[in-house]
Amino acid sequence: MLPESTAMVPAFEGRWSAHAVRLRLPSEKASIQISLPEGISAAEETSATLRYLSLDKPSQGELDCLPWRSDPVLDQALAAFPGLRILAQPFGETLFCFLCSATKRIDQIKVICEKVAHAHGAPLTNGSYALPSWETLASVGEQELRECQLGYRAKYIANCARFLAEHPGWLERVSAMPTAEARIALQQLPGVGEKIADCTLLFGAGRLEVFPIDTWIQQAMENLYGLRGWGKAQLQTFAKAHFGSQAGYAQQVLFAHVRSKQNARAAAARKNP
DNA sequence: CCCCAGGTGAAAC
DNA sequence: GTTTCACATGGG
Repeated sequence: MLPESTAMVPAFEGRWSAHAVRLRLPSEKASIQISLPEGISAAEETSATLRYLSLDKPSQGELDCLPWRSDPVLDQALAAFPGLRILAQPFGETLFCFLCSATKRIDQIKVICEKVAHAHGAPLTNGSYALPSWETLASVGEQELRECQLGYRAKYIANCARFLAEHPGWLERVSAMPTAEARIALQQLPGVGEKIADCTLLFGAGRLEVFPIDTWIQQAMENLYGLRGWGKAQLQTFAKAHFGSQAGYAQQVLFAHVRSKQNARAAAARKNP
């Protein structure tokens, strides 16, 4: 879901698999407008969209499980982003997008994925392009991928694609494994370490218990929780003990919180240097 | 010319 | 077990 800045009403464009929808939040709460291209089944796209937003099932009790009553940091972050959703993205697409993400900014990751989609993906009804399947990616050379500004990530993606082509059904099996096993299996892929494995499981398989540690969350844990000098392994242990079975939801809320404060600081600095 | 960005792998303590 | 570095590319 990518914010558009033009309208007064917050609007978002989302693309996954062969779906492309635009969402609006017309009033303050409790409704979402979904606009679709001509000539597709509104009912099917609507239910697919609700699935994508994890609005198709009753809330898994994120808020009840999380320790916001005893944790003012989390409480404040939750208050700043009420109703935040964890997207249910396709497993393979999630893996691909996070393979593009290493030491890149989110807006640049977006551009890179867009270029790969345009160069190698199938056209969608609204004029944009879907991300290519891993099968397609396996037939694309590393050089061609580098032309989409993937840089050194092109080799990881090409090697992943080759592995997946040689192991039919592997991704699907991994997505169904228990989380601890799936985490280890994903890290067998070239270019996939703890962070990308965790993001793939959180956003691509709904494993709310994982807690991906990136530079932003690491900083947030240092600054907001006073955990300076803690290694990633220690932070994992802390997160598991402190946030419990919905740690991934807490991670996203804290991530959104620290990023919004950072964006506000950057905007203020531009206005008043 | 410097720094950093939703990291990972290899090599060296 | 941690620490260090290269890896491409774009933007402040």
